[in-house]
Amino acid sequence: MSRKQQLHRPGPQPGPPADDTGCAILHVDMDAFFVSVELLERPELRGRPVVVGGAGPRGVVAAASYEARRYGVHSAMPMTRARRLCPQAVVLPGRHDRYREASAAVFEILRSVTPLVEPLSLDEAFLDVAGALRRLGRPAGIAARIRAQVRDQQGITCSVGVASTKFVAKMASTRCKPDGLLVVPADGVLDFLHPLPVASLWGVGERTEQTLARLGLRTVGQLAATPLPTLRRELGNALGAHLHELSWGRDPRAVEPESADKSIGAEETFATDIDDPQVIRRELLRLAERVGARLRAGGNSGRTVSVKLRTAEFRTITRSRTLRDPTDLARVIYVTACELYEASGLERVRLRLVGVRVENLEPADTATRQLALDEPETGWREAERAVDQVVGRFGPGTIRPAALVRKDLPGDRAAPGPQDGERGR
DNA sequence: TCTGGGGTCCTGCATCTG
DNA sequence: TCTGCAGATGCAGGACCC
Repeated sequence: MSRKQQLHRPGPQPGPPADDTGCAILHVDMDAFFVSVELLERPELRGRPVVVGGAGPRGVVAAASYEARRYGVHSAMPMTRARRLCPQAVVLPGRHDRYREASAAVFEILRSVTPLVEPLSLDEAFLDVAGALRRLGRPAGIAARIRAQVRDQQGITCSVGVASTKFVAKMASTRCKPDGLLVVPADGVLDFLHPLPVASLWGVGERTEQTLARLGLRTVGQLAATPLPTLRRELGNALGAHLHELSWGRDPRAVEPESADKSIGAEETFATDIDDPQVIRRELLRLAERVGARLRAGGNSGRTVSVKLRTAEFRTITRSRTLRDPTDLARVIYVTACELYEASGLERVRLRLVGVRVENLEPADTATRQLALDEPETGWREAERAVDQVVGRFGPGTIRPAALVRKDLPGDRAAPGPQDGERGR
């Protein structure tokens, strides 16, 4: 459950069917998706509080069943707190491969309705059904059909919001969860929006909600009645203008089926804080390998390498460097990340998280290739492509840098440890 | 209470460039 | 050659989303 969903009372709206004329945008949102997928294979858990998430000491809730939510459990909540609130909850580790499979099947259903499907995540998407009306009938009917197909073919439920704009459709699906359908008529948008709390708007998080509360603004209607210059002054130009538009139901954004990645990254929170630079460098190597492999798999290269370091006190810093040429080589990413780490002044500071990200992406086939730092390019590039092929054939972990191999760990993930030594590969 | 991991976008400031 | 300016770019941090 997102923070937004906590703001709404669940349940579909009873009453006569609403007028869906001009409401060609659908927002489809799977109900407690990860939990629903797990329950397909564990039907004995139906009706019980179930939580999916990291079981480690620093895990958080990825999804909670509606039974667990009654105890106040919600996504992004630390697992320790979730267990305290609901000790009887069944906690399951996430199986993202399985969720991706289920998601692909649901998206197949959505794309049978229209090619104009914009995925937001594994479990939600926007559809523009304007082009499907002659073939499939009215928007509300299409929404009902999608819900029935997802239920019959996949055994899980979803909620659908139907409106004339993306953000209203999204707010509608949130409002009718779980297993609901809500149409917001084009001429009823302001009646729908204005009584809602400001925090239900897309883009208003905890901080912005506090800022608005200081101004005495608690509902979308109050926000709409506030002069634009005031909002710009208090929230910044872009956010002030954006929220003002939303509060009047204006959202010109179209459903965009294709969107190129802008960055690719990986990060890892340690089970315990670490202040050994050798271990940190080894983790940077592992993350650089992951990012490089994903860049190459997606046919991308990136020019900017950034590292993220989070201290034991939860202070987060980022450091980045833009390279002369784009790269998809783990070797280049790793060396750059190490230099950024060394320049950060945090080499002897206890860290709880490190991350590596590559930004400013472009297609690798059009990118000028980076000559590897003091190494002949062909050696590294060919080595990494060869690794990609082996991993593609035999699976992840079958081949990896020597620095990431630990004799005492049989699995494919070498946890950081004090004996980790060498830098490089 | 103690806070994951994957992202996008915005802002403010510094520096570079024409 | 120097100065001032505006726009572009780079960098760091933060808010937000699922």
